[in-house]
Amino acid sequence: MANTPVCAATTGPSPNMQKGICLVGNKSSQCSFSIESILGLDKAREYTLALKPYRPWLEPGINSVFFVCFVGEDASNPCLHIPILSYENPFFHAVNYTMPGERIVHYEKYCTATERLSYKREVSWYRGRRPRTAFSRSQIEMLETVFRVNSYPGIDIREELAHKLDLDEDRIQIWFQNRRAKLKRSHRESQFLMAKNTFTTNLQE
Amino acid sequence: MANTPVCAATTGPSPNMQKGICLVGNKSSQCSFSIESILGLDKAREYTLALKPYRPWLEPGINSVFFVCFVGEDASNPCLHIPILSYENPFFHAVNYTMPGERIVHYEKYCTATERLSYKREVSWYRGRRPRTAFSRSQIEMLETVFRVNSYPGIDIREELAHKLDLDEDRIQIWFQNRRAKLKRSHRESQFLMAKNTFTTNLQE
DNA sequence: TTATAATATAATGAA
DNA sequence: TTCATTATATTATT
Repeated sequence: MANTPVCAATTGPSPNMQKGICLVGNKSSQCSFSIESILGLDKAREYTLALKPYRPWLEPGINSVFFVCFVGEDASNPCLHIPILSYENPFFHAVNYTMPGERIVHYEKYCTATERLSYKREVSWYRGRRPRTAFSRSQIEMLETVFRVNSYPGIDIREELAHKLDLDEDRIQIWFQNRRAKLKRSHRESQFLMAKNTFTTNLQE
Repeated sequence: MANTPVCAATTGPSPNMQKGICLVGNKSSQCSFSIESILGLDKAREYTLALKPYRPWLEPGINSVFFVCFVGEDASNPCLHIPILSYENPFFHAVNYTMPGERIVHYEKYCTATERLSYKREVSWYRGRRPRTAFSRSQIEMLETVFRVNSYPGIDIREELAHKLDLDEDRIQIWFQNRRAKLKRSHRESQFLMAKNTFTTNLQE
């Protein structure tokens, strides 16, 4: 028991991927109609806009993970229970990186490979970017197969894919967006090459 | 005249934006969108669906563009008429995308601003999609400042803004539409967060 | 380094 | 107009 990180993730509702900001404070209903006055009065009014990025997976209490860690070279050291508010635990794999103000902590032996995360990932996790999804080969294969036939799948197909591939529908959506962009890019590049060839051929004549 | 790129886009039928797949052939009007069918897992059925992926930007002949270009720093270089079968002129993107083995080609100095714009628009997208406008920081600042006071500016304010910011009034209109959508989204999301926090707080009590 | 997942947002079309 | 969806530019991860 003492040698194993205890990870207890709560099963909060799976947060939807959403973007945007949080509006805090209250806004005046006063309205001015000339731009000059708008700009001039700007400082006079105090709008308290606190912009906070919406990162549901950073919110505490949803996927809180508690685990036990060991400090020092051996497992006889006192262990600490560290609560991590995340769906991913950034402290894993801390072995390779010295974190500011931290003693070297060894977890690695207590993590599975999938649990191990890089320090960079921790940073991005902290910043609130969704960790990059690594699609499996079979997932990619299926996505590509569908894409070949239909590069604009509707919600029904996306949901079906999501279910079959055990992914969020959002990941499917984003994947198709990026895939379309990639196709267009390659098309653009081949067009460019064609045009360039025409161009240089004409020059040589 | 010789200093100006001649842009003559054919006026092919603007294809409608469509979703899904194009059915080619007359075999059957039956259309299955299930993944099994896409993957060919339903071979028991024997109607042959000739599925042609919907790739509007790959269709030739729709937005054929012929243009004259200049090579080098000055306009005394020989110019060439290059037919481009594309919704976009790949040379235009050489600024943003460095193509392998490309030569530096200068067009922009030979166009007036408006010529450049219309050219870009012509060439931009298979159905004439407007190239994405990149607002400057100062433009955004002013738009945001106005938005804070009035998120539904009338035509008069929009025109005034357009004039001051050297933008089309249309861009202003769209910007405010998108900005309102963003605000709504963020509001929805903060509501969601509040509800969620209430939920988890209640759980812990 | 490249490929690509993720993000942010301008543009579009339907209702 | 809103709304959902798209293309597109950019950032960041692997």
